[in-house]
Amino acid sequence: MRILFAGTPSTAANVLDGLLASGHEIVAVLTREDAVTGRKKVLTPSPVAALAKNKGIPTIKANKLTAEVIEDIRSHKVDLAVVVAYGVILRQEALDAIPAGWFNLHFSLLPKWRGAAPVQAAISAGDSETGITLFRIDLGLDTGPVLGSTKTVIEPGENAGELLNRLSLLGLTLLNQELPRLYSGVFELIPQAGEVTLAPKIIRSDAKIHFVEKAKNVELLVRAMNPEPMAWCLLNGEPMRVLEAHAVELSSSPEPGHVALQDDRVFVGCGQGTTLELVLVQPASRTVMSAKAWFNGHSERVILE
RNA sequence: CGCGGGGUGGAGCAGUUCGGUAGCUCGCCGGGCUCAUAACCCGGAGGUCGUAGGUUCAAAUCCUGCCUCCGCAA
Repeated sequence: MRILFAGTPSTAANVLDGLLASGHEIVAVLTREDAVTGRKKVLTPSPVAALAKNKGIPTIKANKLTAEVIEDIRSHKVDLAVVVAYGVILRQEALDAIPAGWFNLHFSLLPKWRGAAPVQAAISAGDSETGITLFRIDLGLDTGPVLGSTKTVIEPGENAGELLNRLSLLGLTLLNQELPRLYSGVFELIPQAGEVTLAPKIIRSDAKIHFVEKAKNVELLVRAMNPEPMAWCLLNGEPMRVLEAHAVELSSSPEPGHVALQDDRVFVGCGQGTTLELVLVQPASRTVMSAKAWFNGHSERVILE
């Protein structure tokens, strides 16, 4: 079948790369328009666009599925669309443009964590397991009937980037397993069932650490926000990123936000007498460094907020 | 021309406002103490202070250009 692949970030590009390697007939790619990135505001193609160009696949760049864009899609005479983190809502006209429909690979076990940031939400909530779901897109937000899914355990200490990477590999396996069924026309779609939760897009303020929270919750936040947008706190009024940290059991905890060195390890007090060990941090204007190295430069009292 | 911060021995920082040849924490090497140690004590090596030029008797410090890293905002 002639397939349209729709996606934008590097995770989607990895899946696209895997599908190509498996020999699926990707005849066109749909991705978001080039966007400015970084401090220098350079207009940059999405990772998916870059890969498509590299592979010589016709690419449609659109942030909105206008009649014109839909016409463009139709012109490629695709039978089926595979969507991985495209980042654009599909209107009915768009859905109608593809005979076999649009199938989205979503990074949670639907109907849990519908929305933009399912991986971050799962870790942040302290879930012990999550997974991926391949479903047919309808007009709702991640509400369509399910073709297949794969469950996986969230490893202790695993962060969002690591989990997303694992899920994308599982997603590739799932696609390779389910796509042939779509090709053959012999498949079953099962309506989503279970508790519905939402995983809205994450904004920077969501990633702010509050040391009055219990250490375990701070750890979950740190893991959920790595690598994007990265958890942060304030040091002397300047933002400092916390890349890695673990809740630990300590007989006596520093006051919330106060930092202490003990046995060559750096601890910060959290709520209700709990303690968080800082492992990797990045102060403003500095590169990533171990918490120990960071602390060496601040022999005086250090307070985070 | 979006706003802003930084580049100082191997690592992390101070010193720059009020120019006068470099300091702290850690690491490393050697020695000591100890049953022993990641602990403690003593000693040591290691720096063109990002780079090019300017001002000056004298520049890490003041001025200008350049390279480079990063935070915020998009």
